[in-house]
Amino acid sequence: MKKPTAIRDVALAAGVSTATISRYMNGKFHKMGADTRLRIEKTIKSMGYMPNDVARSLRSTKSNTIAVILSDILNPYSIAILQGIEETCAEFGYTIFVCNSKESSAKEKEFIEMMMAKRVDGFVINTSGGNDELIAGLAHEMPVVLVGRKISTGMINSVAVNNVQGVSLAVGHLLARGCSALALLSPRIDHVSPRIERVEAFRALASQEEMQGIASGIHIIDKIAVEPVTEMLGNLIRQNRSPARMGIIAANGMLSLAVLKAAKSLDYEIPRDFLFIGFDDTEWASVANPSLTVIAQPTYEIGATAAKRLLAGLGQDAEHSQGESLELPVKLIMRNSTLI
Amino acid sequence: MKKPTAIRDVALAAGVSTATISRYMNGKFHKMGADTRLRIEKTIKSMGYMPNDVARSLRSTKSNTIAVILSDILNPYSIAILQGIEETCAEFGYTIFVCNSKESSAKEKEFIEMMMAKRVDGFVINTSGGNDELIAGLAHEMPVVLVGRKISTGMINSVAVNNVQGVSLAVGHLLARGCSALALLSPRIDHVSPRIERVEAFRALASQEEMQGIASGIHIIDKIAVEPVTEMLGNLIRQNRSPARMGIIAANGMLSLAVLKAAKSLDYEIPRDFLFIGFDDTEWASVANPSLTVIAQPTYEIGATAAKRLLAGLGQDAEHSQGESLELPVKLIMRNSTLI
DNA sequence: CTGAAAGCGCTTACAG
DNA sequence: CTGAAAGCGCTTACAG
Repeated sequence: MKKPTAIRDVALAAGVSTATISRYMNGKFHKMGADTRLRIEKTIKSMGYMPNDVARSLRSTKSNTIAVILSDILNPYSIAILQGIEETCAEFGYTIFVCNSKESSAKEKEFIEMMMAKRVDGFVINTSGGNDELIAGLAHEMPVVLVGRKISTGMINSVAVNNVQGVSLAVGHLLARGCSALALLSPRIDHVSPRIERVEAFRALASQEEMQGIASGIHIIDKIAVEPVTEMLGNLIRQNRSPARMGIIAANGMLSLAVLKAAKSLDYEIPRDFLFIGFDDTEWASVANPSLTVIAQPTYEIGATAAKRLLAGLGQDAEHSQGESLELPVKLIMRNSTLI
Repeated sequence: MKKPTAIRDVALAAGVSTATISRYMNGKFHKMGADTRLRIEKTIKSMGYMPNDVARSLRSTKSNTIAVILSDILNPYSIAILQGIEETCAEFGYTIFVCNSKESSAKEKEFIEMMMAKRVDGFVINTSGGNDELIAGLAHEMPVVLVGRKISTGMINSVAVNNVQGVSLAVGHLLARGCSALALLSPRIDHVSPRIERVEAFRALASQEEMQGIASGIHIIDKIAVEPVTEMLGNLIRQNRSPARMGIIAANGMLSLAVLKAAKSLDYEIPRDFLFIGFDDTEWASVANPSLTVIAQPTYEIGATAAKRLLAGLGQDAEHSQGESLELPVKLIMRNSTLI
């Protein structure tokens, strides 16, 4: 591995100073002799010169690099967001570091520090929760945009989804289909904002007048896996007084999948034994058995919007930028799991 | 955004030279006075000093950074590989840049050059195809490991899957289930090695003695979307002489999903109208309607293995490392789509 | 229009 | 055991 040609080599070969080469590389042609320009162009091409971004970054304190910290890279929801971020960043010449905190706030903290050391220009974070102060502080020194999950501290830029609308669409649909018993299944709250919002929204709806006489419950699943979900689902259905038509909402995509598997293992049939709505229009929702009615979130757009905001804010100084909290609308996609 | 404390600030505050701080940061304590060491530790903590990795990289020509270039980040197959890479890299203190070439060799080329400029320490590539010479050249100057897809030029490190075994398992299973007509559906070949291998393997099997009297065909789908797949599937089933039991194999996960959707829109029932096997045990395979028999690839392991090889090879000089081509075994997972 | 020179924040032989 | 100094490859005010 011989070392690559540096700016000095090119300068020497072209018979100019490194400053001139640098200007050429940065497109500052305005006051450059047409002859030198041409000579430099040829020299660069023939030597295959390519500037060292590390040196550039050191000098310019600008790395054209964004850190993306995901709480769970396996979740299709995260992937779609990631894609939106990647595409937008690539378009503007930014490259992304991808970190997977696996829902661990300790890991998330480590990654944030690591990325700071690498002098990224900004952060897009789908936080695992539990680093609110750290992130609030970070946002004071750096452009930061939160995706999907907000934090409680301070006004931080975020792009998320209207969860009140989502829950309300789901509940409304189940009521319209004649359900007289409703259940919301959620993963452990763990300070995760959309979970809080969905549970709160459900609770608020349940206490409204129109829902007098509708039995409703909120059920937290500690660990998203087939066994615990099967147990919970079994209890839920058995305890339901037979005549009541039961409607179940799962508060996220991974949980929806677990519910389908659990229903299968219990020999329950959807929608015969209960109507079912999931969050996230995952790619399998339409081919599942039964096909799944879902609250679809504009995941790609969340990512793309967040990246755009971040890049737009790179010029400004973070300290005085007003954190803005953006909520994108969701929509209900009807399929067979609620078709009665 | 005030500028962060640099090594010089710490040196000044601790009353030592920057060299000593540097040694401390790099864990070279062996010949350091216990008193200075303590003093430095305190100073660093109180100042919140964190070395600038950009400067470090420039000096050491080592960035602790790996470029991952994916042909299609939306494909769950890629994601699982990515996860294997990310986890392994994180474990060894490496961070990954993620690039999505979207099956465009032009984009892939751009990304490779961009990543070279960023002075990454190595590459993991799931190539879009069409950059064989570029990649072969790259592998001469840099540690490179190919995942999933190989290139035709030279001996390059790669971690992929035994596709002959995969096709053979699928065909064997369909024959055992009494199929007397077989079809392999594949996306456009486009120089993509696993597609070539699967088609070749299928062709080879079809010409063997045991398969005399079995009708077989290979069908290339130009664009993976519901409409073209529906058309193709319709023709396939209609042209099949009724008494023959038809078995269809889809050569990748996205295609499998399209086939399921097409079957649904044509009101075909699987396995009544044809038996079906897909490649890739995607997360939805078990909840699909019907649940899908698949050839499962060890995707996470492909990524993890590739990353390990890459990191292991970082010390060596790439020029003389022998490219090794590793093939991981696949397995057949039986489900309802072939249950007759 | 172009160059000489300083400096971004580190690391590392070399001296002592 | 520690420091002075050079240098990694760029960019940019300053001069001319």
